[in-house]
Amino acid sequence: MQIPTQTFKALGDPTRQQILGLLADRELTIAQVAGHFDMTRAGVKKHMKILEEGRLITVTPNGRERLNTLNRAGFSAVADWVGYFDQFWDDKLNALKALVEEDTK
Amino acid sequence: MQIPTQTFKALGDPTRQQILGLLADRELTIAQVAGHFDMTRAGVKKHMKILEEGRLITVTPNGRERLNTLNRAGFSAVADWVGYFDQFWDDKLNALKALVEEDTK
DNA sequence: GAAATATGATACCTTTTGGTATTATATAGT
DNA sequence: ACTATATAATACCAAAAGGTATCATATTTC
Repeated sequence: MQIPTQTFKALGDPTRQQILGLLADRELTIAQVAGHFDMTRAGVKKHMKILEEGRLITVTPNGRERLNTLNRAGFSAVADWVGYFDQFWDDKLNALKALVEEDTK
Repeated sequence: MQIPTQTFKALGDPTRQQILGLLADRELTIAQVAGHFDMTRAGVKKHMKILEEGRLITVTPNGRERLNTLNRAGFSAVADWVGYFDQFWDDKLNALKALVEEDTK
């Protein structure tokens, strides 16, 4: 199981979470995203880069602007990781159950 | 939907991921965890605190030692968040499908 | 009760991160 | 071509994070 470290890092920041929320509605340019924050475009750009590295967004050039869109890859990576641990918890519970049954036999 | 920011932060670090891996096998004291790393106990302690804040572990005092155990709460919080976005993607796909059908009508 | 053990708390240092300011480059529109 | 627009790139700064060293506190154990 490979852990999506970059994705977790990207998700652990409220500003980036808000950006994802905006992009969930529709794809936006960096300038449009920056319009929603009290922050410079350059500052927003840094967050976008981290989101891209976490595979949570993709950037597609369109003339002189770049459209930022949600990318399912990062979300799926987290989902897969969670699924792995769900299995772990189930196994733990089964082990506990077996232990209890052994005890009361 | 509340986002488990502290949990994501805690997960975005390889050392902490390794610690979770150790605890998946069995509960350990801080000294035992530190034994697996080339790091001081105090350094490990800081990571444990962050893991606890992310509700990924619980600490139970036991005499002069403290046992660190995996806590399902943090994992479940991530699972819930993922579930929310799964729904989002499904909706997006449905919207796309509806759009295509409208087009070809 | 004294020594050893397990941990907690604090001060301190270095690196990374979040942010601004500034300058440069590519594309659009006239 | 010239100007305005959208972004990229770099240098720089303050704050937070990762880590060590040191000292204090609680609990066994003899």
